[in-house]
Amino acid sequence: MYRTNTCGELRLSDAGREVTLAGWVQRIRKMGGMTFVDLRDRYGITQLVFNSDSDSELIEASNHLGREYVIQVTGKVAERSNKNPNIPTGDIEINVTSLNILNKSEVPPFTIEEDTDGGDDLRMKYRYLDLRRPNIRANLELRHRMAFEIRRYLDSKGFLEVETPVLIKSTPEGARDFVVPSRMNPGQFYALPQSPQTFKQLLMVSGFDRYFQIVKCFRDEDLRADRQPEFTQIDCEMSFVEQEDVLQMFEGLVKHIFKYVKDIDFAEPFPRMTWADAMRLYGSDKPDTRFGMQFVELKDLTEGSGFAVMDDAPYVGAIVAPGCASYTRKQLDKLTDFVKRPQVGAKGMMWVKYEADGSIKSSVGKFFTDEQIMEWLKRGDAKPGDLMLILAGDTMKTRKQLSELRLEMGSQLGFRDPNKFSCLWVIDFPLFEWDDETQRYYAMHHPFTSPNPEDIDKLDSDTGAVRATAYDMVVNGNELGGGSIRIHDSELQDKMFHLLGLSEEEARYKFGFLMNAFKYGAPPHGGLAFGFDRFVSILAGLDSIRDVIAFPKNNSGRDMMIDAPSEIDDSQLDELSIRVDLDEKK
RNA sequence: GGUGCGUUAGUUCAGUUGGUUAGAAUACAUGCCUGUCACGCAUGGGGUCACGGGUUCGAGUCCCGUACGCACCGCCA
Repeated sequence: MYRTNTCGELRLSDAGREVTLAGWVQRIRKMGGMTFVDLRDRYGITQLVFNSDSDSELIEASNHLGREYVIQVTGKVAERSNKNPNIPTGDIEINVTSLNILNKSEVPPFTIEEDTDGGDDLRMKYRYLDLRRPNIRANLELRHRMAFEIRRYLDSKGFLEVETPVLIKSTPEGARDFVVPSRMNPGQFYALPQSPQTFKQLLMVSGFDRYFQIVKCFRDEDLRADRQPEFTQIDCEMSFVEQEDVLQMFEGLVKHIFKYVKDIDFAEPFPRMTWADAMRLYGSDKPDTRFGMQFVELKDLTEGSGFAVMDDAPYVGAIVAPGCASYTRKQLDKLTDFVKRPQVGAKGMMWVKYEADGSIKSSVGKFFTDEQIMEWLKRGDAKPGDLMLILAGDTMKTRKQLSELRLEMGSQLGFRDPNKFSCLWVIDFPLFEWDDETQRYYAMHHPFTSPNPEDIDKLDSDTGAVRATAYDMVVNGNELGGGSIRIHDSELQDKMFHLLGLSEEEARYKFGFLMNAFKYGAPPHGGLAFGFDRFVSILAGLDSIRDVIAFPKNNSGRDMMIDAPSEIDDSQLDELSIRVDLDEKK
């Protein structure tokens, strides 16, 4: 038997017991005649003591231990004379009577501690060492806990977990596909699923009624801190449901997770906001509702001043930053620089200080009287001591810029506490999105999303205004997941494909199997999918999803540890009937 | 495809106006130390300043390019 106990479980009540522990050497403290060793495993750290009372062979062996050696020790649990209140096992230590070095270790390239000195790329290259760090391990434990509770909740609601294939058909709508060549079908390729969307709808046709899957999905697009080429979704679908049923069911799931994983109760139902309101009030379809600072529209109050920046703009919007009237010129200039960064793209920023004594200072005093500006402040419900920041320009662009500014101010003012959670349903998304470049409509969600029944007569006449029966779950400004009620009528589905500019042949080539299935009695159905990695990272209070994934990829989609992707043998290429010509591309 | 920042000891970083032998902390090694828990003290080893080119009497430092990393924009139905 390698061990009788773990390094995290022994307490004062175990004093006097003889135990055997195994683990990694975290730290060695030599005190002359005696040596302390912190022994670490997944469960914690236990202090070992090598005393000069012991035989010389043991002392000699303990003198040659190194960091990350794997050792096995036997000894008696003893109460410490100096207790360490910082660790759960801090009341006891092991007086070692025998030491067995199970394996030596080279000196690791970075420290295996909560706050490591290793940079990101180094940690990724030695991810197996990085995963020994307690905080990364805690993230994966959290991930497991969440997956477990998701299955527990959905099982209790009668959902079945069904696996869908990973080698499927390329559907060049939406993101780029990862493709896999087929040896047995030369010149042909599988695609890896961007989501199991069509399969879960087919399962509804098959009568499975309530389906879910915690499943890997793949998208060959550029990466971000919160985007990986392979990622995990909680994919769900239900039959005989309306939007309200789906929202209730999965609001229940989110609340279940918060309750059983984070011990957070949401007494109230999650608020719901239409997409149009979200854009109007926050300039974003995923507003961070941990704080207010909703947009104030000022266009009608700024008309006719002769100030071209405002007069020529179709939109003038503002936010009120509480208590920021004391901002210095330097701070305001910094904010102006922030909105003028190419990533934000505003031309400039106007400001109004509502001083604590009730007076007004602004960057637009030349064009407006204090009385006029006071009207703006009133509309924004500003109090003395507040600061109003104003942007003007094209409506959608300016809203987006103002949204960035709002988030920046929220961060500066400490309103974006990672330990606070604010959930929101955004509903009534538009069904279509116009693309200027290709001069056609695209499905905002996906082409199987059903139109809002109230808008169905507008499909031809006012296509852009048609609302979808689609919904997103937003947590702290992150899109946690989204879904829709699907089209189950093959005629309406045909019409959708037509509106999306797909010819009948194209539609049949890409989605013929689904259209066929719908001819054989498709039930009304709908569902959604949550981004699991993102869900875990939000609960862990992290901005990046990399540290909730055991073996993530870097910015350019590489696995730094196994060094993938890599070239393959010519013989493999031959078998696949593939020729690689890198020069041709240059 | 684009923008910004970065690349100096095993690691995290500093390095002034271009000027002698490139530093600190930590890690590592050795020695001392019987109650440490970020132990302490002393000594020591450790550098292709990412790579290529240019400017200059002289480049870690300035310029151009390349590679790599990170963040973001585009993209992500």
